Amino acid sequence: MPLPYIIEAMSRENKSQYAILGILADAPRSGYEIKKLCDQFLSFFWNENYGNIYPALKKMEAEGLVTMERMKQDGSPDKKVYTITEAGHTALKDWLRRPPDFRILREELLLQIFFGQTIGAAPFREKIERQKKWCQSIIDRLNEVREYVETEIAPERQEDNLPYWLATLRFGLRFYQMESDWCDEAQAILLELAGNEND
Amino acid sequence: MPLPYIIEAMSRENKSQYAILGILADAPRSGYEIKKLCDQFLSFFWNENYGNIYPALKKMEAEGLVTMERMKQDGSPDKKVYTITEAGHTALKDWLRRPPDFRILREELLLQIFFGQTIGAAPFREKIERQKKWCQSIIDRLNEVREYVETEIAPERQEDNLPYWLATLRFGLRFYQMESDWCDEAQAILLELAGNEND
DNA sequence: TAGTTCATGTAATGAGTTACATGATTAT
DNA sequence: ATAATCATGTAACTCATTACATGAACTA
Repeated sequence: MPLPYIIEAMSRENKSQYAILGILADAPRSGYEIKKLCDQFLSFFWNENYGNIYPALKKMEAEGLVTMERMKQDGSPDKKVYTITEAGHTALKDWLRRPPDFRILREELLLQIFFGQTIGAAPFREKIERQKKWCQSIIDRLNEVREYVETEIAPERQEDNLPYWLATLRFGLRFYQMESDWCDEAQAILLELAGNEND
Repeated sequence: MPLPYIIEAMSRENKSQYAILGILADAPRSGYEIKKLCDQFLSFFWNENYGNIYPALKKMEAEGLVTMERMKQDGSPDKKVYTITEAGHTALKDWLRRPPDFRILREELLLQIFFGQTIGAAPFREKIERQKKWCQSIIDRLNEVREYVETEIAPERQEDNLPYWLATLRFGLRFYQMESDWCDEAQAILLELAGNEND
């Protein structure tokens, strides 16, 4: 009885440009501001870095998806503020309507546990505890984000975006709570095992 | 009140070699067999491809972590069977004791939902339904794997590995069940919104 | 006859991250 | 004095995936 494959890989294309277009659709911004917004609001399911953002902005400007305007500031260096164009809006909406790629997980902790028999259950006690603490710290931060968007964002913008943002936040909260619960279960499974190992 | 960053990136090194060493620690195998095992047992949290496996095996052979033996077969092409060495065992155990990198998610569906206001809630009905069906199909396959390891694997090997394998399977089952449940919640959030959009 | 499985590999490309470079200002 | 923030970018690198190449045997 041969087993079927669990997950088959999918073809992937570059999605960074859409993350950037989505952020610019809200308001014109600089590369630096885009990065900051990614870190603060998206990083629990998406992240971008400068080495990606700046070349992408340049490329999108050449393609006519955004326009750039230099802004002088006193006290800080010049800013390059990017604004989304009509073509940019169209590209964003086209992508938004397409079905997303399915995720491919890479969980090093699970890989280690899968081969755990090699070193026995004991070292995993601490690893799983560490993982649980990490989950809890992210849950705390997600709750901070939720409070922030519910109280600090202007009410007229909430009406538009709040349900969408809430849906993503709920995923994050469910995910890390699920993982925290799994940590407890995994500890129980390996605790029982450690008992047998000592016999 | 500035928000803290949710997740900070970590330095990452190549982990493919440890996946391969872990599989070879169980028994000598060819690159082809390693790939098949990855697909059947690990692919819900880890996957490897030939373009990675074959060069990695060659490199590990040069480093003395594995040895290679050519095996002639009738009916099929020659096999290159790799066996883990003492040095390989040591490298594997060293990695198993190290704390794992924390994951970085890239969830295209969440990115689309975050910017969903641009196109409105309607197109997400189908996307989320598709996501839920995908989750259910993986849950079905994970249950097949669980039945397989509980019934088809030799009992004396179960004693060693079963709890570790069960712990990883439980993560998969919890994860995809969590996501399936989240799909229902997200539909409810966006359904309510679609009602308001029609006003 | 067409597709799948067995079996190995390389080349090319694309994606993602880190390190480096510069430099002023502001807070501790 | 030191660190952090603001601000932009490039170069190098690693990682991951896909396409390509070969070829025999078996199955529908």
